Amino acid sequence: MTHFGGLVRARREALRRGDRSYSLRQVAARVGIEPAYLSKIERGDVAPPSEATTCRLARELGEDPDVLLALAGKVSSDLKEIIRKRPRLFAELIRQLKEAPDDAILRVVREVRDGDW
Amino acid sequence: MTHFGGLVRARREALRRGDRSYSLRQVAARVGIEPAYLSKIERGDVAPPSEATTCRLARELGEDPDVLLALAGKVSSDLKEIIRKRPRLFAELIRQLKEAPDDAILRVVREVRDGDW
DNA sequence: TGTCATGTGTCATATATACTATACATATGT
DNA sequence: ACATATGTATAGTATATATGACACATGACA
Repeated sequence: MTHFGGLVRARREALRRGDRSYSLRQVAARVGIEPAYLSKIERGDVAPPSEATTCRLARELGEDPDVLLALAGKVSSDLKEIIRKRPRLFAELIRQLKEAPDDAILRVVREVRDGDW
Repeated sequence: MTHFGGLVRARREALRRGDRSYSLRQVAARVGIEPAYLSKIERGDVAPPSEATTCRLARELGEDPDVLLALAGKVSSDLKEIIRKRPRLFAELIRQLKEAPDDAILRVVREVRDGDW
C-alpha cells in the first residue's frame, strides 16, 4: 500500500517532467502551505494534512480527492454528512457491501442511477 | 433535531424509571467516565465524547451506536474503513443515494443481501 | 437528624492535530 | 562564478479533542 506522501511526490514529479512549475516550493505556494511542510508530507515525516488541504492538493495534482483522502485515512466530510443523516440505513448498506466484489457494487451504482423513484 | 446529550439523558431517565441503577453516577461508572463529565455531556455543556465512549454509552443505554454516533457528528470507524478501502466506488454509490428515498435504499439493501455473487 | 447518594460547577490537563518560521546546504541556469 | 531556486532540518505554536479531580449543594432514606 502506497502511503499518502509517496503518491503526492510521485504525482508531482510526474507532472514536473512536463512543467517546471511543479517544484515542491511552487506547488506548496499554490496549495497555500509552507514548502517545509509539503516536504515533510511527501516524505511521510508528518501525518497527512487536513481534509481541506488534502483536497486542494488533489486538485493541484489532478488526483481524485476521495482517493487521496482515503490514503490520508479519512473520508470526505460530505459523504459523512450523507451517512449521518440516515445512519441506520447507510450503515446497513455499507456493511452489507463490505465483502461484495467491485462489479457487484458498480451494478448497484448503475441501477440506482437509472432507477426512477 | 435532538442533540446528543438530550437523547442520552432522555434514554437514561426512561431506563431509570424501571431500574434505580440508572443514575448518572452509576451509568458513568459502568461506562468508565467521571460523573461530572457525563453530566456535562447530557446537558450539552461539552462536545459529545469520543467514538469509543459513545459506543459504550450506546451499549449501556440500549441505543443504536450508529445513531448515537451520528448525533455526535461522527461516522463509525468500521464504516469509514470499508469506504477507505474502495473510495471511488463507495463515494459514487453514497453520493448517488443522497437524495434517494428511504425505501429505495432499503430495496437496495435487501437486493444486495439476497444477491448471489 | 445524620448519612449517603445525587447532579453539577469550576479548574486543570494530556494528547493530538495542523500547521508556521527560519535557516541552511545543495543544485541549476546564465 | 554567481544569483537564484530547490528540498530539507530544526524548533516552535495555536487550536481542538477528550477527558479527570475535587468540591459543593440538594435530596432521599432510615
